[in-house]
Amino acid sequence: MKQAKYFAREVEAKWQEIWNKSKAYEFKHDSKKKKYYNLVELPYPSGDLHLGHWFAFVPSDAHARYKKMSGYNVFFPNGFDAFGLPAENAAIKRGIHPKDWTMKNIETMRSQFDTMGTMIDWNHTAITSLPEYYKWNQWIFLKMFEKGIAYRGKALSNWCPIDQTVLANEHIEAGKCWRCGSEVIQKEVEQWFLAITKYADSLIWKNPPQADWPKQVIEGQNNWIGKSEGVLIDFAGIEVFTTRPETIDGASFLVVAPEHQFVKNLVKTKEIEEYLLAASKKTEMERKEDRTKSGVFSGKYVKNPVTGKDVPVWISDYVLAGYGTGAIMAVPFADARDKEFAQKFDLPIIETSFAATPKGEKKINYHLRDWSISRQRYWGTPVPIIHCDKCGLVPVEEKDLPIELPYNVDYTPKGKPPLASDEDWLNVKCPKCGGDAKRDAETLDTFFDSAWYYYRYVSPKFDKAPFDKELVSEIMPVDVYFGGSEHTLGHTLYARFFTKFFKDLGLVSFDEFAKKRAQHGVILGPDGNRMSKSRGNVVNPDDVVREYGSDTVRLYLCFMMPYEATSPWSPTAISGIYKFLRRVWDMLEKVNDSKVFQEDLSLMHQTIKKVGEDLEMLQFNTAVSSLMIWLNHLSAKEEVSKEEYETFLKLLAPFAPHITEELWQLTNPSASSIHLENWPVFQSKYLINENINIAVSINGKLRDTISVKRADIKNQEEIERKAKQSEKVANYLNSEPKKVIYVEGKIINFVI
RNA sequence: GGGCGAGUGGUGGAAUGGUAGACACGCACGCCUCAAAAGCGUGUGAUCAUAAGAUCAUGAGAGUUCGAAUCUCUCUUCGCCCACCA
Repeated sequence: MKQAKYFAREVEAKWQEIWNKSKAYEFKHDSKKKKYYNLVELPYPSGDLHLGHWFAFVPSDAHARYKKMSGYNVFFPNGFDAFGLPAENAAIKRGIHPKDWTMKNIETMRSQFDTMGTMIDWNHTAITSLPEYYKWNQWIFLKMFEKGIAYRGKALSNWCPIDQTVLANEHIEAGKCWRCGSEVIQKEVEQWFLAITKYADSLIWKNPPQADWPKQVIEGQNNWIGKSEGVLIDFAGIEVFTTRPETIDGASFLVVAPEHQFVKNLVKTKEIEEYLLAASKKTEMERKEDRTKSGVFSGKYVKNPVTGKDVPVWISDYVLAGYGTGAIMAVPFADARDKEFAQKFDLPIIETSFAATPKGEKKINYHLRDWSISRQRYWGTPVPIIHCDKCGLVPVEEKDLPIELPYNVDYTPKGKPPLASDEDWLNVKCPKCGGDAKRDAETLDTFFDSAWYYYRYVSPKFDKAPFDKELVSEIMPVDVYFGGSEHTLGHTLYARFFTKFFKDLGLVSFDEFAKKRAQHGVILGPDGNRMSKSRGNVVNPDDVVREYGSDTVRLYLCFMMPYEATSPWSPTAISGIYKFLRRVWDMLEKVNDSKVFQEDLSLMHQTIKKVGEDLEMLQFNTAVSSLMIWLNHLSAKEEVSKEEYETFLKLLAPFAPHITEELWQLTNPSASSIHLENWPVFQSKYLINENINIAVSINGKLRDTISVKRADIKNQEEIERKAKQSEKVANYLNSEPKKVIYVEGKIINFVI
């Protein structure tokens, strides 16, 4: 068959259009078929697809395509995490409305996704900034409010006293507000929280883990939840939490956090006032960075309940208000931090017997804190709560959802939440008493949006609940969830939390939303550094696609390193992949009905086995290299049989969907898509070779290899005899070996 | 300070107790060409040797084993995440 030259872009554009028009990848649920939910973290619409997106989606697409060819009804949706601060900042900078900026980016990225050639079904999508999506954010929030999971609480935040507003860490420059330049302080601010700590215990991974998640994630989350069992001990009115009650006889002083109730009730000296002010000026970052201990004596003493001695109470910010009771008993003899503090302020260090048994209530504490979800920002989901002077916090009624985010709002920063400046939107009647009331002007953290989006994908148009319970029970949980390791402690933990909450609501029946989690690594710039505009080492995937085509980029991304690794992009190595695809293309010319030999079949079936196993286990790089080995073998032959070539195309199809489709149709003009073909099945009988090479070693050192007949493989005497015949071996074997170890079909070792 | 992971040719990486360096890039030489590019072929861990071959070699050191890149211990370097959590 005479073949034209390989023009990747032509072939790719052609098939992308055909697949789109024929709706080739539309998911149709069928309860009779086994389903496979293949999920990739939804991208943020930052403007353009970068290589990181390609690396997240391409190997997972290869996996999905392999699953489809293996007989699964594969569900591969995608959407956009469209709310959030970057849209607002970019919009302020460029004078475009965040919504317009976001929707334009989505459009751009959506068409860039088309050039990737994935089997994503875009009918099942979610754009979190659309009312049809965030309506259900609000619905979930109201359920959480009803169950006491969403509540108003106080937490220390960065506070600008002039602007009267909370500031994000990135909006503080050298301790000063980015807008007005006044000094930022730490203030207890009222805000919305989700009581994730109520689920702390059920979020802890068991041993063995209940789902196939990376060890790194499981241990990371368990450490983050940080369960610690201890005791609450009362020191004459000040309650402390300790995990080491047996050391109480060495407790020579108490330390309370500056924000502790005890301090608030204290008659303060000038020295104390000064310390409190200084502590309040330290931002969270500074408290973390400044490791030297500071503090001030409160002037008060309390009795140690075990020794009966009076111990001084100190105030210091190395004790955290938000953990335990905000007060500790200091045992400088046993604790390094207490010791440092005692030495600095010349406090007594008393030996402990480690045998004391103080009275106290058992208490379990978690490092995990409740999740603060309020954002004093415009571009997010409005909190569906009405503040009424008479009735307090009144939930919006379900029939009034969604509370839409008004479009014409001055979202430039000016000291209060942008929504609070839209009087028309803000002022409402209280649903309870009918009196004047105001809407909550805050918006939800975008991690709220992304905590449940994969449920919405299942039934994106469903209008009675966040998702269709019946359909979710058939399609969920997710079979494999691809994403980045940066979401170990945030997003994936929140997603697990939402799932447990949904279970309590009776919406789902499973405990974990994803059976398996696969975390990809990072592609560095060619110089070995993280890609960044300022370094000028950013590789733009569009440029590479233009040069080599999408199939080459896809194959190279799968081949360049293990999926979880972090390595630099090589602008030269990708040319080898292009060459590989061109050889596959040109090979069509020598495809005919030629005979295949045992040797050919053996390698073919070995490759079928290897590529299938590797795609199953997400080891894409070695799958590609085994295809290269087979191609090298085929290239050396004068003729290639149709069977070999078609099998090769099928194995390559998940990685390079366009070129394989084109070549498939050229060999089978009447055939339907290669991506609807069945995955080849290997036959064990072809994996076995007639002759087997066995390594011969002496004292573990390789000396020779011998070839033996398969029939003799179990016959150790025969193999020993053959091995001894080898001249090289005989040179070393001048006496009878002390011991002979034979590993069937692999190695024979003589010990002398 | 804590947790997790990793250290293999010039480079990306294979091999998770049994022939180290698969596959690919790069490089060298050759073929083709007026020439170049492309393509094809051969070689390519190090050292010694004309060669056959030998010796050494998976961050360093020790251990277990007939046999260790792989398991154990000590040290070391790097990466990621967390970090005053009582």
